[in-house]
Amino acid sequence: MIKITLPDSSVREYEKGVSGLDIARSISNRLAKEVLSITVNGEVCDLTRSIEADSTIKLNTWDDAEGKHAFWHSSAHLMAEAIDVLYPGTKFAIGPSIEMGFYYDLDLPEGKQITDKDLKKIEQKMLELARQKNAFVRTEMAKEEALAHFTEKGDEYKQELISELEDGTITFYEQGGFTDLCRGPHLPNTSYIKAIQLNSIAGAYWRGDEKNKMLTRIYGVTFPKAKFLDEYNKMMEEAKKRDHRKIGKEMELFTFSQSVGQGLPLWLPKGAALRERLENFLKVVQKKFGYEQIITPHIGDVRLYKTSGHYQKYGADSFQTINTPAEGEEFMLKPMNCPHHCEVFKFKPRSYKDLPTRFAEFGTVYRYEQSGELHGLTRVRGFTQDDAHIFCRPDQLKEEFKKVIDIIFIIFKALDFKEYTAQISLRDPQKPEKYIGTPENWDKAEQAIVEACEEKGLNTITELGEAAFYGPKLDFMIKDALGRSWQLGTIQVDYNLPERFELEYIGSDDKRHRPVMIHRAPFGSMERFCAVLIEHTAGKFPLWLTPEQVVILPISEKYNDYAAKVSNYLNICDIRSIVDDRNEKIGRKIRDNELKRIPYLLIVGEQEAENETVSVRRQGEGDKGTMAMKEFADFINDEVRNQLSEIYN
RNA sequence: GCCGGGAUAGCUCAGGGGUAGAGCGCAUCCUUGGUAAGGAUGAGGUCGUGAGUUCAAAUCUCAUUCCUGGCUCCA
Repeated sequence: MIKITLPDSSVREYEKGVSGLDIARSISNRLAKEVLSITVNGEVCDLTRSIEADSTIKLNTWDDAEGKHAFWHSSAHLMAEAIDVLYPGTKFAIGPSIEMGFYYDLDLPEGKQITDKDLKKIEQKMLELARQKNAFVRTEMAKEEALAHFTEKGDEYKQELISELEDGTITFYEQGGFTDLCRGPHLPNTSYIKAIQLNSIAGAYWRGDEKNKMLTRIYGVTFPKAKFLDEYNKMMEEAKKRDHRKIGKEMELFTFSQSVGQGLPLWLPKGAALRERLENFLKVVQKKFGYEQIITPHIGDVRLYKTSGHYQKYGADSFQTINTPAEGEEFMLKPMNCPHHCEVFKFKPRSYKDLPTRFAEFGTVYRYEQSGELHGLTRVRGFTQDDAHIFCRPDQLKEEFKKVIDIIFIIFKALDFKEYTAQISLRDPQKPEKYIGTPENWDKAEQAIVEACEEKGLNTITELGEAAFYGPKLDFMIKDALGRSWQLGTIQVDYNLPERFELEYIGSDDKRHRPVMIHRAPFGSMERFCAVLIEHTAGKFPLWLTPEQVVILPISEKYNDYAAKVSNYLNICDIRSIVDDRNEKIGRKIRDNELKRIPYLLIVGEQEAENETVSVRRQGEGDKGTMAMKEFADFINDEVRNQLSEIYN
């Protein structure tokens, strides 16, 4: 007998050689049905693998990432089997599970092609094969033997993969008539897979290298219950509805023009006003934290970027330089604000008493992003960073870091981002050659970040080797209303630029010292942030931010004058209102304006006009009763004040 | 940049070798209304751009611009 320890620390005894499936059965029938894989002493395995010694286990179901992983990985094999049947001669490269589903990269036989229209056919074949309840059988083979097998098959992809594996035994999985090189684990058999949807086809380079052959990648997702597929599709639909490109158009926030150029957003009046409110909000917050606004030009002498190192490192990813043939000058459209800010710092000698010095600018930068990479507002060629650079003494680093974290939290609160993670990116201790600056400085900076996060009680993950070459950083990822993650703000420590620009301050010892720089952008870029905000809120922005806060709906044209009077009054009270004076019935006006995402609808007719009142409707909530004009104005302003409590306190 | 898909009215989209369609929106008129779609009429498009094939191209071919799903990249 062997002892099996379960996650709740309870210990059960089983025969030697017991399988995960056996254990699940001994606990409950339901668990036996739902379990997908087993983690044995930290290693995820097949449910059918026998356990030979005392172990600590965890049974993974659909609710565990490990369970989904086995499910989708097996689905990838199932898809490969279907394609192998439908398109004989296809070579299979890699087919992993991903965050939401799986894909397989294929090299189709000469002259064959799979298009969107073929996906249904493959799905059908997969369902047919799934119903056959074929077991996923694990076999082992010596490396030589495995290599010979794929050499015979003429599959150069698997050959390459195997030849890179360590010598020894190689594992294979076979289901139906399909065998694949695979570490596993897999489901016991194909019948677990009940619902299948292949989503898209894309090109993908073999091993992600653009020098290699382009393979055909098919993305799909599968589920153990048809209901889950429905839920998945509802979720995708909702995401589509919230797409910032669609809402941006509907709400007239921004647009693009072929004539202006790709990746160059045009902010329409409502979008520009919204963005301006965001900027002003941050300006007020930053002012409280001791920042000073500066303004610098959109171009800079190329020598500036040679000094900063951006030219050498990112010259190819920047727009071509602007030349003045008559005078032989050479300028770059600025890809970063920091070099300009360093020059602002150098304007005059700085004393240790002046530090930290914090320069902020909504600086528009231009980067030559690859054309295929552009996407709505999230990836553009011209964008505005809510940039600031803090020049401080090394001993001030931690305090400054904490203050930036405070600013970021004020923003999260005002914009209702409730879930976040912060990633601390440190250097890779194995590769000191990748980084500039002394190990002592790195130690200090990393320690400052780690401690700042601890003292602020941040929810962090730490990644080694993810630091920039010039310093460690802290990135914030928020989760939106649909549970999707977006990377937003960043705080980065930099020893490089102060060095390159020879920045100095006079210390209390009357000697010259080098300051440390912190780059930080809580929003990241205004464009990207607005996109995230649109998708997070589905265009229903917080009251303080939304383009139109109130719409006034006269019952009939007789009350248009009164509606205009209310609107004027509200506008004087700093409330953004419009009037819907179309010749339509009130029901129609309510419906149309509810759909326009305006937070408050005011209905005015005979009674309201007589008493100088308004009948209030909150978007999505319905009738809220009647209020006097002034009462309503105060009510709205209170709500805004409440949402922005941080900057009013 | 690379591999797919696409571009038709302000928006969403159908159509398709014989000179353009729907719904919504917009305008005008009727209606003057009380909390999620009242009715009628009408205006709107050299079918992304350029070239080619053809008696004839919005439709087929090629090029090009832009959008888009991915890959690669992201200071």
